[in-house]
Amino acid sequence: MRVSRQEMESSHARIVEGASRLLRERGLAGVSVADAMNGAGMTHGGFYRHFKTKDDLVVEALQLAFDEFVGPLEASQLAGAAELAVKEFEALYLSNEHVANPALGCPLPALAADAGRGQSPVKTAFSAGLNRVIAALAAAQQGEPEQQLTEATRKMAMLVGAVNLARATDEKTGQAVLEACRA
Amino acid sequence: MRVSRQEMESSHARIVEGASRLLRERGLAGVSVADAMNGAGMTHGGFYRHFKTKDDLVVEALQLAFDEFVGPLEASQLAGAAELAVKEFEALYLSNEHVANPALGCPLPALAADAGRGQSPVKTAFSAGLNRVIAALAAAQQGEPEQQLTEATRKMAMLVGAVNLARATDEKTGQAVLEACRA
DNA sequence: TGTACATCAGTGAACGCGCGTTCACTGATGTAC
DNA sequence: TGTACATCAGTGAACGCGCGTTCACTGATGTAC
Repeated sequence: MRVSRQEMESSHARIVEGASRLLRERGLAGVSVADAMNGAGMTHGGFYRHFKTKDDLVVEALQLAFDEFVGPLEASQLAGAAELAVKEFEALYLSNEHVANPALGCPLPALAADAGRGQSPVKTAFSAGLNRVIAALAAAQQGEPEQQLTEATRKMAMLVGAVNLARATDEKTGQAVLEACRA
Repeated sequence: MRVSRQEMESSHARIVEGASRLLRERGLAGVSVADAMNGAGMTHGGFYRHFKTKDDLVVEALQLAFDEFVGPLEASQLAGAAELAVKEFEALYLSNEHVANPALGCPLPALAADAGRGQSPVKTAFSAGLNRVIAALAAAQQGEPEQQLTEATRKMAMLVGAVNLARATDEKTGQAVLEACRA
């Protein structure tokens, strides 16, 4: 039966929130429309009252994941603690917890390969997220603005690669990768 | 009808070779058993004369991909041109051609996310490949053996992250990532 | 070396299953008077 | 404010499709004599 506008908005939010975690955990092909709806306590049939296609959900979920993951870093910087915030961000990024829990982690290592093979709207959302992270990191780098961006980009590439490799390898290799990059 | 032992070996090689390219291009979920067999000019039914499961093919294809991609680097080093070989490897790695053609490129950025979500044999093959690349890169680094490995690992993480991000983003962002990491 | 026969690589139909998407239906919500 | 009715969020069955895997079958290959 029909639910109130309020309830519908909360359903929508629950679907996107759940999907953003499931997608980071299992990848794009590992999450079905039914999975996403079940994650919000509903059945698959109502999906198309909320999204035109599965890809539309992916884009919204990706945007939410970036908001949740990059938001705190941006907030700390606005509060004036840029350098400390970046240090903490790096430590968290290369932590064993982050590697073991992709569902609540950075969307970049979790979904970059899928985004690379995906449709243009997915790539666009992904690009926007990456640029947010880089801009946030750049604020705490030394030198000219351009040099700051270059350094932040290199750092982010290393962090993403490190987590990607640590997740894909056995315990020993993964730990070695993380330790090397913590330097 | 039955084919000769020789022909069967060549069929097997063709399946693995084709799969190693298809997998890097489309990811694990993007390549079906039928795709892999068609890539070798056969039909899907004969697949199980060659492999126990789809995962078995993935492991063999991954090993071949590492052989093809890392082999030349190792060979150059045995020939005594370690530092030049590593410089060329890095330039190739961050080239637009490598980003645009995953099918013949490094398995690390193409399949790390899939490996991270995959079964243990896939992770084992992936770990072995990563350790080969790192060992090859380390030979051209400065300092103590341990320091060489650390530096090679950090470098590899950055390269993998850069290609992963460049493929997942729009043209402008992707080029910026590659340029920043070419420094 | 030649013959008789067992083996088995490859084919194509079939299996059960889950996918993204559509649809008729239900009944509470939102709205027009 | 109260009533009549149109809307539409959510359900669950159904759609065609492709998946990984199995199987009966074919006929050239490999082998035993």
